[in-house]
Amino acid sequence: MNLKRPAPTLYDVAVAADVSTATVSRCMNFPDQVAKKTYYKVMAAIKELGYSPNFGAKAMAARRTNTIGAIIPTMENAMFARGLEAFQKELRLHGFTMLVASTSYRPDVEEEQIRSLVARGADALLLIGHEREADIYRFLETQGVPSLITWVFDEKITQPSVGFDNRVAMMEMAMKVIEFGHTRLGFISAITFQNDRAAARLDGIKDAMKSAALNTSDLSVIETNYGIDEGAKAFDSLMGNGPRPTAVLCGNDVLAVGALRRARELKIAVPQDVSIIGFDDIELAQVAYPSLTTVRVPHRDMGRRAGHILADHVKNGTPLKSLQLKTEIILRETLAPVKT
Amino acid sequence: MNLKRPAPTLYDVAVAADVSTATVSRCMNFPDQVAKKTYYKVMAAIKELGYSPNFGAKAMAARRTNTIGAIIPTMENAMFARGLEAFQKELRLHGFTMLVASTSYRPDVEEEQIRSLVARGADALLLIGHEREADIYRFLETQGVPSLITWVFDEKITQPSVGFDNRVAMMEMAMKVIEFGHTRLGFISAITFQNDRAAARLDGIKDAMKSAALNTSDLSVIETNYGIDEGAKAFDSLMGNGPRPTAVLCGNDVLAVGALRRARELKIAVPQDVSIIGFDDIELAQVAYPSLTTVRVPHRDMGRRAGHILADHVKNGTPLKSLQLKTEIILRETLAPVKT
DNA sequence: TTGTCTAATGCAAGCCATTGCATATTGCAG
DNA sequence: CTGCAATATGCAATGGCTTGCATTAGACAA
Repeated sequence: MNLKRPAPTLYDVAVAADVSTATVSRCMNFPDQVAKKTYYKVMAAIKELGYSPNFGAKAMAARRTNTIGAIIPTMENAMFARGLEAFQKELRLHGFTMLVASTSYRPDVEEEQIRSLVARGADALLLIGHEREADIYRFLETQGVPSLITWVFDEKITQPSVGFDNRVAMMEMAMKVIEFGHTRLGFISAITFQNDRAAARLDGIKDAMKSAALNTSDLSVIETNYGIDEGAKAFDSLMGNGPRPTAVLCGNDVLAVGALRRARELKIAVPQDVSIIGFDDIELAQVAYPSLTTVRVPHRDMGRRAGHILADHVKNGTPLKSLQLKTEIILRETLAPVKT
Repeated sequence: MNLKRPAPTLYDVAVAADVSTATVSRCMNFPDQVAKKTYYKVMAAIKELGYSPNFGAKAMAARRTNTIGAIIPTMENAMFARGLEAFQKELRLHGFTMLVASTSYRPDVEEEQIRSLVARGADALLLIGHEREADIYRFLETQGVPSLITWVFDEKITQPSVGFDNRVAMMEMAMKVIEFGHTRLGFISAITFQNDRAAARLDGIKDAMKSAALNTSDLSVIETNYGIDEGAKAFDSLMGNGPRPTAVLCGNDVLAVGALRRARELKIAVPQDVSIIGFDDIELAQVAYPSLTTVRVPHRDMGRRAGHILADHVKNGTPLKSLQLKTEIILRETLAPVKT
């Protein structure tokens, strides 16, 4: 049944069009080096046979693939999805294809995926966050595959990166919260282990408290996985033990929305009894009820610029450069002055 | 500066380990065909040199890539993201890698992406919906690339598919709405042009109305793009002209949430003044306020099963089979009996 | 020790496109 | 018509890996 005749090759096309394989190849890659008449003849043959060039052979012969790989923790997160979509669109404009792989936040899987994409001949790689084994950077070096870090900007790191300063972004938000009179804070964080973004955000809150002369022991932190239910559970614990925080900051909007839902279930009024603050400003934030005060991250812009820089580097050899983007505090309904 | 020494090859490893390239190749692909001692020696050399096999060469020589491609309309849609994540996880279990490409709902881009993934040597393809040019199916045939359709199940189509019956799913929902006494319905649809899912859902509503002896002229339909704001705008128009519908069904949850938001802005009470119904049951649905009545689609299950079927087919030649999954009506707060 | 058989390894022919260089064709001035 | 330049085409080497088949080494029995 599955009697698959082998796919036609360049050679088959050449025979059908009665030219050499070189000519067919040029028709596809440099049409203006070929006489018009020949060109049409060849194109007809290609169409006729349903020919499609073999990527492997092409990559091998041409020593480049016009492919750029992106490795993200998860696709289920709207913020990565959005950034990637923009990244891909930008790459398309430059004639590149994007390959995505996701790691479920697991460093071992990430390493595997990096190797796999490199093996596939990715001309360059987009990575999220900078924290990974030195081995991996060394490997990329040996293989001659340039990489760009995103979602992060930190003067201290040496790799080129396009992103924002997670610590400062969260610090500004926390300072705003403190301005509103809150002194006992809660923080529902993503797992900080091997996640520099999450760790930096936590640092940001602490820094804000210090600069306001608050005691960081008045900050209760819960680390949890990504998900609405996880946010809800974390909120539960925060409200359970000891003196309640009057404002709960969250590492991302999804956690915040979970907290919001749980607050409603517990009949804790937001923002009257407690303020809830998110991070990312995904769509969820504005349709949540009450609508979520959060930190807007320019995901699309980040994806677009990363795509531009990377494509430019691979095509024209422009050196990779770092770029710091700005975040913005979006005040909506879930943040209010503390009750006195 | 960018003095990249060419990446090490099989040959380099062979020399370093003092064996033939064939042996190195076997170490990587069939370790048990190699003497232990040799194996360790080779592995040491590989590590030492930072060797990584060249995918193109490998693909060409082995005539398979262990890669399965997935082509989706957009990554920004949580429902695709979720299905894909499950699909990928399943593929990983079988030793396959997933390649994703998105099309922005544009058939021309889709065709391009299909060709591109095939050219990259995808061993099989996952496609969304069945409606596309015959040319494309013919191309896949010539290339000998099997494909599986998802998000859709329709006895009338010949391609193997794993999905649900969009028409029936929406029809059941509409019948439930009608049971609640609604007779003037609105439908905020995704663009139906070249989108069989959207078209089928519209049909489903009409069928439900007919079977309840309602006049389909009492159905106002607005087609719009994917997005919260688009849903909001569409809701506006539905409420603007002529007799208002008492229930507004939506082609997906995102549109529904947009409608919900606009209703709040317009001070139209949901569900007292108007019921709003979504489709997909993404997380958004349960955190929306009021929470959204919607149709639950088993995205994860669909992704998982599609992955299984496709992997099994490529690895073991098991014929592709179709599978119909069931959807479920999730009653939440946005649907209520019509006011009398 | 020798002979047999199996396990381990090596040889070398592909796989399919690209591309530098050589050759053939064409157009046009003289 | 010739001759030359410019353009179009073809030849054949190349890239890195897999794998069928041939060969060698090693284990074991006699």
